[in-house]
Amino acid sequence: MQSMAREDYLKSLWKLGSKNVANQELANHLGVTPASATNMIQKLSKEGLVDYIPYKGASLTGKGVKEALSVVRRHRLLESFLSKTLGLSREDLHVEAERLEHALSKELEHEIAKYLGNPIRDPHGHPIPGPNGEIYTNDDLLLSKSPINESLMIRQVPDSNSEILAWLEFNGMVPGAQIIIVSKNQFDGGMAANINNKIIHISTTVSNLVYVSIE
Amino acid sequence: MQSMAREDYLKSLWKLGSKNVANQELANHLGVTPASATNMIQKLSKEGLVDYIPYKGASLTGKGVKEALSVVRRHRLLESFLSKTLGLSREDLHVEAERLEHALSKELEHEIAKYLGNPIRDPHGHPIPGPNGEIYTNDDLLLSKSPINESLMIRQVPDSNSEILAWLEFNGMVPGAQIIIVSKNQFDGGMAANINNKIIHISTTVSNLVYVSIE
DNA sequence: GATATAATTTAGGCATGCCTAAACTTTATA
DNA sequence: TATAAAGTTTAGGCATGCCTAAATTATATC
Repeated sequence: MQSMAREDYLKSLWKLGSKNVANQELANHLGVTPASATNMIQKLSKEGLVDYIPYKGASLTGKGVKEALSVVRRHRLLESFLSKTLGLSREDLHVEAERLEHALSKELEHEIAKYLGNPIRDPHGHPIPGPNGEIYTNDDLLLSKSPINESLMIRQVPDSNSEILAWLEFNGMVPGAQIIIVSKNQFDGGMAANINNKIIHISTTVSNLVYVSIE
Repeated sequence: MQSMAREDYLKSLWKLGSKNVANQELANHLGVTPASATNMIQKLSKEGLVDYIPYKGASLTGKGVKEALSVVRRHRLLESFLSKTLGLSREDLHVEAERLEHALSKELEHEIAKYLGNPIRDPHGHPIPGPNGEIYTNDDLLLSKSPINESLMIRQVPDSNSEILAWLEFNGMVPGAQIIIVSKNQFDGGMAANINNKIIHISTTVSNLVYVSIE
């Protein structure tokens, strides 16, 4: 059984990608000092949850990934559960799930998954790992890298930036919505797109946070 | 904001009654050594949450009661919520709520209360304190002290003894059920009662844990 | 009322996980 | 390539909250 702090470290490492994560990047993401991060990484390394090369960064081992995905699963199931039952807004879900995820037992996790029909995506469209870490929905495309003049479906929006989330919501860019890129900017991932028969301008920042699929 | 440990101490003090609680009793209830209990009580005393006389025990101050009731409210709302949404059995509710209660934000507490229609009792029939600690349902009678040959309604069953809970459930002694005491034992609170047209024998232990109201 | 027993508190330790400041690597720049 | 800057680690501390063992106080018994 992992402590909350350990679970947070594992989850952050997972979110920061499968690459070697720099100490500072990890510390920043968790809101702790680099010294604290080093300390915990060394512990997790001794336990075989992360691969660690001093001064070079850390990454999750297979065992670490499994633990991380268990936290992610709990988080996303909770978001789905709170969305379905209480109808919380996409903006509020994340912060509540963040608090509860560490306190969810295996049994309750299972009950919630059953109640929801073992969902594969959460309300932001993010994949919900299975009880053993399986992820089924890996083929979504980054909006900034998607083809022009094709009918696309919004698949994933971010979960933790409520400003961007509110903007997306306001413009109808929610999971399940249809969108067609009508033009792309010359030098970056910015674009103009047609959604609900309105043309909106989407910044690089946003188009790099939204995933779509080709219909 | 209280830590989980502090919240557990406050809740235990509240559950153990408005009397002065002996150190050992508190330590037992929390599964902690007497030395640990003394230590925490002294901290809580310094913060004005408990009245403490060395060697004589401790009791909650007004401020302490309010904090304790906030934890109890969260616990009972969670039990109600998990019961309504997931249909967890009365036996499972307690242990799950026990884990989650410390992680429930004020906002989510409010949303859950709203969703449930601001209930006054949880699935065990226990009163749910209001957001400011108000308790409305204080007039239930202990079954062991209730009159014979009167139509009674079961109001409260225990939440944490799953053996007794299972027995009660099996015999139809759940909140809302009707019961008539047909005879009382000579020397203790044991009794025979009619429930669903069956006569069952109820031990003192049980009749001291169940509350009823006169219909 | 003295004394044995039980309850409580104090003293000293330990694990977790955070911090700052100083020492040490690595990387970037002149 | 030497050196400055940036990033990382070590060392030493602190708060929380638990423990055991020893000292103290209260209670029960003779």
